[in-house]
Amino acid sequence: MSDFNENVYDVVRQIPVGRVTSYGAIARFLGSPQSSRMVGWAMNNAHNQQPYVPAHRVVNRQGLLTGKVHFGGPDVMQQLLESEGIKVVDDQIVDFQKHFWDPMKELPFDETFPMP
DNA sequence: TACGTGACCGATA
DNA sequence: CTATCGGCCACGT
Repeated sequence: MSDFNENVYDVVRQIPVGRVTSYGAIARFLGSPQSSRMVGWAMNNAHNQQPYVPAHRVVNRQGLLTGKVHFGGPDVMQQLLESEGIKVVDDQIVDFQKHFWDPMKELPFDETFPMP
């Protein structure tokens, strides 16, 4: 697995329960602001990863559950989020801004995530 | 080997 | 305001 993917998974694992972030935010944090699609691709394999990667806490920048179909069922992702206290209406996270977790601000650069 | 595709994003027209 | 377009890069034909 490439370093980029490893870092993506590591960041996603740091997302606190009940918070969410976006593909773009993760891409920016990893130093490739325009590689958000790679983050999405990484999520494609996320379910094979060990330890567990809470991919349901990653949505697009509008708070839209675009990747819900990859969770094995159309409602799985939404249920996971709601079980953590996040409300979802019409595949859209309610008060997205309020639950948003920005790794750029919350996660310090350290030996795990070297600053580029 | 080459080309199309994708759980995206930001800048234009 | 909506619509479209390029960029990013790993993977499967």
